[in-house]
Amino acid sequence: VKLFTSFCADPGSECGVHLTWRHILPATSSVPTSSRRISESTVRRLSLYLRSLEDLESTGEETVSSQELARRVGTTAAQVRKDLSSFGSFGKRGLGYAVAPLRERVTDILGLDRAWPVVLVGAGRIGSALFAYPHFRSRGFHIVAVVDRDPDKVERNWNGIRIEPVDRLATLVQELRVELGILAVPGDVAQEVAEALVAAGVRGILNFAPAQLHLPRDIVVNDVNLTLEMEALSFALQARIRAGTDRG
Amino acid sequence: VKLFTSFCADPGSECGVHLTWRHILPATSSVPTSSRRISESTVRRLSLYLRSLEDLESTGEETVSSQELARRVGTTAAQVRKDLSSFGSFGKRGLGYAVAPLRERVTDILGLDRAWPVVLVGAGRIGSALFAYPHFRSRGFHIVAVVDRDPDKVERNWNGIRIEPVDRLATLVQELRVELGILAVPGDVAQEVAEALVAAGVRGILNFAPAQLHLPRDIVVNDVNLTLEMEALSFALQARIRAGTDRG
DNA sequence: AATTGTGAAACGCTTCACAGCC
DNA sequence: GGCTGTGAAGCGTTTCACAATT
Repeated sequence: VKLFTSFCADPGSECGVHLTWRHILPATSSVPTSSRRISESTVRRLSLYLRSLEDLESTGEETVSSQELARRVGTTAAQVRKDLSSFGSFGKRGLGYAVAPLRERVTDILGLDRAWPVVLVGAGRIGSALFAYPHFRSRGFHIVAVVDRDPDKVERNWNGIRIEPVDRLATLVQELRVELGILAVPGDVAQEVAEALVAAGVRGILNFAPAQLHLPRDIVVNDVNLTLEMEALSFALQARIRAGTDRG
Repeated sequence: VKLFTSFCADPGSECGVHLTWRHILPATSSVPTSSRRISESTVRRLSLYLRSLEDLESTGEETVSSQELARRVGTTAAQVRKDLSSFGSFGKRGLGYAVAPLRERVTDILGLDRAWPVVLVGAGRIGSALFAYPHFRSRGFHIVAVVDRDPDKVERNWNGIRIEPVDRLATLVQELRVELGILAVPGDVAQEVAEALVAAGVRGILNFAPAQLHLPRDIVVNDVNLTLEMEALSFALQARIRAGTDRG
């Protein structure tokens, strides 16, 4: 008799996080490790599954096999099953997974069953591109405040949102109950701005600044390092050339 | 007597690559696996070391210990030593690493000892932010061509570079000997544009489009999935709340 | 005394393989 | 017959611990 195969599936159950810096730096989260840990890799794949499930749903597919889902996101069927099974069992043997319920479930697991107010710090080119990025809003990430070092340099009104000076940060974060921040400032001020965000009450930061942030361990930081991404490509192509695998 | 501790250090030596999709999807590169593989994680950390080494150099530091380098990038001293030792031994026991030579070495390893012409596809908000991103150019990534579906919608001249229609892609890539592409187009056209890039001769792609690309295995793709990054934050914060670790 | 370089141990993620179910 | 769920095996990465070196 199977008693419990679902560990982190339900609200109320304990579910630890191990958010490494994109898997290349050791875990710094101080969240207590509990029963079954969901790895960062699994979480990231969950996000890919969600995108595919939405596609499937929009084309009217009602079920999907682990095989097909794997093909779509570029992983293996076993991996898909392992990932999904760590939250409970949603599939029907012989049939596959029901698309709509699974999409809903993954949405919940990722914490997307609510709106997340977000503060954007830095109204430069990257900041403004992110502000207008349509996929944030459709996932519930609402940029409700924009702050910049000097708001007079940029157009002060973006789509109805005033760009505020940095000293209004704490007030805005508290009044708007913001927990997530996007950091799109120059590298040399990133640390101090990040500290200000944390002091104001922000607990998760998406960092586009080319700087390593040193923050309390209970703050979740996700870096998007554009230069690093290009360098990884450079390394791969160059290694290939050196290995003599080039077309010649 | 130590004969060889340096495996992939020299041009001409074989050096395989294992570029997973940011470590969450299995390897798809068809580069032959040879003597000592450098993991994707190591490569990504190398990029962080490089940034720190540049900082150290600019403040006049002449040596640095694995400990200090680890502190700066947020990893462990053992990890730093392991990473660096996979390319040879650069340190002096008792003293640490000489900053300038190490920086130079890491630059070479990452393939940054040359200029990389880059084609940017998509002149929307994200594309234009990337075009103006100063850290690409300083690392040798030169955006030498910009292509857009309809170049008339956007200002046709950016900093002296004409925005060209998509049908000029192949010509541009070949004439400018471009090997790297940045994809900043809507998700629904990403696959076809990616295929056009590959057909034109591009071998590495930085993909900002919210779509999974299916390309030949010898093409290196690095995805920047902005929504996924936010969702990872959402998951972490929400899991924390559910685990009852919240301040409330 | 300080710090590297590195086998070996520990750890965690992925893959395998098959029982269980539809 | 087809597909999921999952313990066990396999494998790669990280951490440990210490000999080697300055």
